[in-house]
Amino acid sequence: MEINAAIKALAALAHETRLTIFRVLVQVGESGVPAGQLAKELGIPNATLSFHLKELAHAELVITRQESRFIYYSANFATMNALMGYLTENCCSGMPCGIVEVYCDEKTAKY
Amino acid sequence: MEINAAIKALAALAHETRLTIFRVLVQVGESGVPAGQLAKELGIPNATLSFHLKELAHAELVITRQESRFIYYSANFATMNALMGYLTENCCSGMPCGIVEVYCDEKTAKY
DNA sequence: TCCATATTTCTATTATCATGGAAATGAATA
DNA sequence: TATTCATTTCCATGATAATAGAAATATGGA
Repeated sequence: MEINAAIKALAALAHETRLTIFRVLVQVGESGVPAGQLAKELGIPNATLSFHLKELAHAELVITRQESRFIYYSANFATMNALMGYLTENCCSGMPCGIVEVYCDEKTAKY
Repeated sequence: MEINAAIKALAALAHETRLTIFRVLVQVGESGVPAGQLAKELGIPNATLSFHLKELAHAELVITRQESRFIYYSANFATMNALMGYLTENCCSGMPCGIVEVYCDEKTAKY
């Protein structure tokens, strides 16, 4: 990951509505949730939700999947893992300090 | 960690200068770096650096230590670890998905 | 105390982001 | 093809953040 992608991801998450959306999607996992259901559950106007989903998508933090008339949004674990790796990169000059990397889906998991 | 602390931390990191500062401090580890040296190395005015360090401090992402006339800044690994834990909390509804937590200092490390 | 140096606060200017109603787009069904 | 419903784009308004020069503050040595 390079710095501009990291900044985009961090900025996307640094907002109450978007962070809430993202955490819901992290907890839901692969299946995802349609946009309208998110708007209803979070009690925000469609236009506002759409704006925030676009921000998250632009940061590659969410993945979309169309199914009939619904667009399902789900968390992009690859980006989240890359972001965490970026933040902890070369921690303590490589000295042993207990760091382990984070992986949140089975495909990229090492542990 | 609660959502407002997470937002503060994410917003603090979502900026090129601050992210660069933070990553330098992560890599340096416990000893830290004095403010002036950071300003010189990153080629930014003292006032600008001070502004950004304050933002990071406000988000509890850095710790300060005074030594003679110098103020040493170092990364606050506890906050970073809490933030990563917050982002991955209840990942995939608790189903096994390879997630492990991140710890970046010896005191809080489990591994 | 007086000076040199390290760092922070003050300040104004400029730029970027968030909100939500209304209109537009896109997809499935009759 | 008309209709319905899900979602997105448009737009104007209001709010917040970034920058860096200059002045202020704080620390230790002469």
